[in-house]
Amino acid sequence: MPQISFEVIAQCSATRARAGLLHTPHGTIETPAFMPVGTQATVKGLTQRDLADDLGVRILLANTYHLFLRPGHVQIRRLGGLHRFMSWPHAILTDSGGYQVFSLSGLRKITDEGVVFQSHLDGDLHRFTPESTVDVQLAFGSDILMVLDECPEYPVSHEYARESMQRTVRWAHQASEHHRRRIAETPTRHALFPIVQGSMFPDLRRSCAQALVELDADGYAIGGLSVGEPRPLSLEVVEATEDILPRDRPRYAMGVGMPAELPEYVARGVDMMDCVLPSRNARNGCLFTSRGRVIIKNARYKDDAGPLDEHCRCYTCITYSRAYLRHLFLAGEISYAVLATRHNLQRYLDIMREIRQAILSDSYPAYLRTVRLASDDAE
RNA sequence: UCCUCAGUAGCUCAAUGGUAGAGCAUUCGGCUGUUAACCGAAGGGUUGUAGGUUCGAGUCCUACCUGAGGAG
Repeated sequence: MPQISFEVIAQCSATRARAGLLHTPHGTIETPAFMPVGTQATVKGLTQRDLADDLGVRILLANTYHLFLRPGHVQIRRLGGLHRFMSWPHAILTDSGGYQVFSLSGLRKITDEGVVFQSHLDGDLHRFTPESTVDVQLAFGSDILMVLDECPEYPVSHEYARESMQRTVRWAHQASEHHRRRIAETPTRHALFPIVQGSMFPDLRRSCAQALVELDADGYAIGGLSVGEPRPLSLEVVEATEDILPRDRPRYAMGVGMPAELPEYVARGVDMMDCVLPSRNARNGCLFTSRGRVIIKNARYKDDAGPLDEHCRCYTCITYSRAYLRHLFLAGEISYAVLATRHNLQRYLDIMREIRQAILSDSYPAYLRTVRLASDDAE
């Protein structure tokens, strides 16, 4: 019995875009899906009610490294698992800490056995192995677990990228075996996704994907994107493995992207994405609208009594003016972060719904043309 | 009326007699599996006024102006 199941219900005739249903122990997710990032068991600025009821979010991301350090997986398990702990009834995907190999590069050491992190909170050393990260995520009760991987910086040499990719593949095999043993001990329904790496080298990407397909995983992730490489490269890297990753399994492009890029990833066969941009940029004053980005702190919005996005139905847009949002931002008011995050996530989720609708109505190529033109205009 | 202290960027303040700076504010960027309500850049000065000493004065001297405190 598969840990989670995925059904493709519509396929674009011209591109690799497809619409599907991802069934998890905590509900079904319509794909393509965008997963808001809730690193520390919260999407900064929003409540679970905002996410589930207002925005219609059905799957969230959380982070193994951060929750392991605080409050700790044992504590979370004691409190009934991550879903109960954070009062989130829908699905949760936990990242393994592989991204922290990249983002905390000054605080970790990679060996063949795993990664030793020096806590950014108190300096304590913590060893993460492929097996231990599976166990931590099982303690969380995540619906989708991610294999520990190494997310290399950009650029790296082909030699280092190969060595790093092979290590990630070995870790994926170890994690997978460990996961199977755990399920045999205690039958539970979870999925474990391995992660394709190989920096920006198509040959490494392809051999990585081929090696991971042997695992017969319930889904596959594409990692190592948006680490500083030129924009078009990220899309090429995703294309490189599209024909290798099984089409009857969900594909997850990790850590992407800008609003205009979402349809591009979907066109290349991606079913799931996550990104901190809508939430982080919201707090930092960058708001995404149907007509491009609005940097709300700019003086041009000082007297702008109009809504942030006239086409948006979110609470922020139907209630407040740009001038008021700018005031809240400049005043450093907490409510600004709430309203801005609320809107940006609405925008991302609306884009995903448009994408899905276009695929279902067999009009994805036309949709792509339209959004590409619109995004050229916005720039 | 006298005494003391203080006047430097929009604000709060630095600067042994030797190239006037910082924080905040302002303006503008950036942010991609969150070490991020964060990070960066730029603009902004007759150093209260007028004299003097000095090679050189925000700094020392004199007078005046303004403010705070004290004495009467």
